[in-house]
Amino acid sequence: MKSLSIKDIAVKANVSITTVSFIINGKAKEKSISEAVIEKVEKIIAESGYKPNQIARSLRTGNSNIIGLIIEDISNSFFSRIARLIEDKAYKRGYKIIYSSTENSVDKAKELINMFKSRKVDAYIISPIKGIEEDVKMLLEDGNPVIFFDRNLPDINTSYVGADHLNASYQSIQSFIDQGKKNIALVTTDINVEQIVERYDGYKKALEDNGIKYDENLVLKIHFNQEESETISQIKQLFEQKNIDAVLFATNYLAISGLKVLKQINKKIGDDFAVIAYDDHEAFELHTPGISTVQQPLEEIAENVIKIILKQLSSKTKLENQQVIIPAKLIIRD
Amino acid sequence: MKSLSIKDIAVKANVSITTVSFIINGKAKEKSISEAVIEKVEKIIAESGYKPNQIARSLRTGNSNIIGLIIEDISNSFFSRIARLIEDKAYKRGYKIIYSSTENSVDKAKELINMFKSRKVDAYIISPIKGIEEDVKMLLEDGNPVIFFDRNLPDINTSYVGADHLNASYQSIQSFIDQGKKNIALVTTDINVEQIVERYDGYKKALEDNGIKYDENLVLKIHFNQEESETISQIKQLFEQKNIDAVLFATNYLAISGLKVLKQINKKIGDDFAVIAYDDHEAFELHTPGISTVQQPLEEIAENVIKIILKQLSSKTKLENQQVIIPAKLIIRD
DNA sequence: TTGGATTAGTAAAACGTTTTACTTTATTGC
DNA sequence: GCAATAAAGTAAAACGTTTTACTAATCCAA
Repeated sequence: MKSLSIKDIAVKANVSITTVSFIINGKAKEKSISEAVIEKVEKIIAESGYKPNQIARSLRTGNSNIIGLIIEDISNSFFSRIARLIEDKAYKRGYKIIYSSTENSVDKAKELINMFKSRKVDAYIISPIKGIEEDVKMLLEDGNPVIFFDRNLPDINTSYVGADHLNASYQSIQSFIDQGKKNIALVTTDINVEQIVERYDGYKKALEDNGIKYDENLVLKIHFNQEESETISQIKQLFEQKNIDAVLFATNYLAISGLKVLKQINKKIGDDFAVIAYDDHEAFELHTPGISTVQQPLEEIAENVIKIILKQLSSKTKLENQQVIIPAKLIIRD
Repeated sequence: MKSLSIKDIAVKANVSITTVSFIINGKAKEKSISEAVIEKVEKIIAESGYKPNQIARSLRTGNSNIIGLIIEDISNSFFSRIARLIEDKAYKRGYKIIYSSTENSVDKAKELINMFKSRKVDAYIISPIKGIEEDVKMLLEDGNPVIFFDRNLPDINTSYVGADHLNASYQSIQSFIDQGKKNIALVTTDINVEQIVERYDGYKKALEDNGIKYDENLVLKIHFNQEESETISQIKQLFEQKNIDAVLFATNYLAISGLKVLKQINKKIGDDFAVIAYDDHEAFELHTPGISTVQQPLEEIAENVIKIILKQLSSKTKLENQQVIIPAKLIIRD
């Protein structure tokens, strides 16, 4: 069964295609179509269940009403929760989301940008990685709305929404020091993105400001794409071989691995060993004792992202770029 | 800067649009285009960075190379992990995923189906809810490939992939009974989908087969869309007011709420109180003691879904519907 | 040398919309 | 009673592809 076209409706109503189009698009009044005709056509549309072909519409208008979302990995709860919030808000304004995960591969990210481009998405929401600068620049030159979130690329001049990672990390370390900790480790990843680097910088700066010597042996950089078993054995080594009384995990999945290690080697979190995880996770609240975390303001990030992008979409002219840095919150649990 | 069209390439190469099209689509040989022309055109395409407009392509061919994914909630880890796996496998075959969350609303689900329809997605992967039977039937009548996963709708005759919920639930209860438990509670939701109903049926049947009387006071049905605080207080009531020595949670997020209650009221899981959660979660492995769970075979579900749908997409004729029921695995932890 | 087959390529229709520029009829102001 | 204006509507081009049906030239066999 072929689906109906505007032509079928026009024939049924015995009017022109143009007239039907005007009515569908709410321009009937302004184009002076009579009330009688409007009613007749609307009735036929309702009865027949006709829905305009969005593809044809997109081809003609150049808009797709689709927003492309490029993230690292939809199965990571940080991204899936952001995605959900963004989807929600976009949906209410008539926009759909098409997403893809880059898995931190530059090639895949570039490919995705190209694919979105050829699909003529109306806007790009990207959690970027280094290496796609040129591609993003081209998007911007072509006049596409692009917004970064979570991570930023310093060379690119576009809007950005993210948490204040440096400060959050600094405060975490400061809270360790306030508890009298001296040997503070950092478990982070080796991916070279601003948001991760900032967490590292915050760590370093807090130590410095408190007159504690930075010791690179206490910083463990985990390779991004490796198996969890490998990660676990590396963390185990750190915990067993160094004299550590506190550790900051730069991502929640690293913290999860770390907690598994603690369980394995039967080391308890308590007065002589403190833990903070960056990015909250349900497991942390439930854990005994509760794991302190840096909570990223998901809702606010999503809200700002979509607000900025929708504003840009509804504006004829290019708006000023916005940089929104939202404070993260240190939640102390025990 | 306007993006390039096939026409621009044709002009530059001094050949017809048709010729360029044939070359792009790998039909050059079969349409007897000379090697020299092929090379010339390919060079120009590569140099100019031309990418065919997928929208125009879709309009003409009727295919979008997009698969629509309709789920309950992308931020739920079960769905986001499935989504990731599906995305991955689809991507390798040149298909993109466009997803939306229904939030368990029939209206939203219907709307989504319509939206996907008007976007001419090539196939539908749906975790369905009751109430959309008619809409799905129409899709099927129009010849669209549709596959259900996780949940099934008994009235609809289409392919389905899911776990064996009844059996998994039965076995969980059986394992409680084998441990000598007598007062076994079930915390489930009130959404009326097959997958949830089956878990309930398995609970009931296991009790019956073991000669234990079913007591409806031990079954708590949580309203789907309510606040977590409300859920927690209901579970608390159940735990405090009934004499219970084991509980099966029908979803992982209910189990999380339940564990929070246990922490609050300081009730320990151990010899006199056992817990099993349906659907695994990272928090469960980390928990002390570890929480036993029913693990759904995510990978296998995703693999079967995409295999069936891709097979259907590459076939000219309508293939036989397939029902794939995959056993779930009871993981006992302590 | 003729005429069927092959080679190399192209013109134009079609996909389903939106939108511009136009026509026809009715109404108004003077 | 006539020009100007408004009301009601439409024809056709355009968006960027794919694909069908076609042409023109060359080749080969009998």
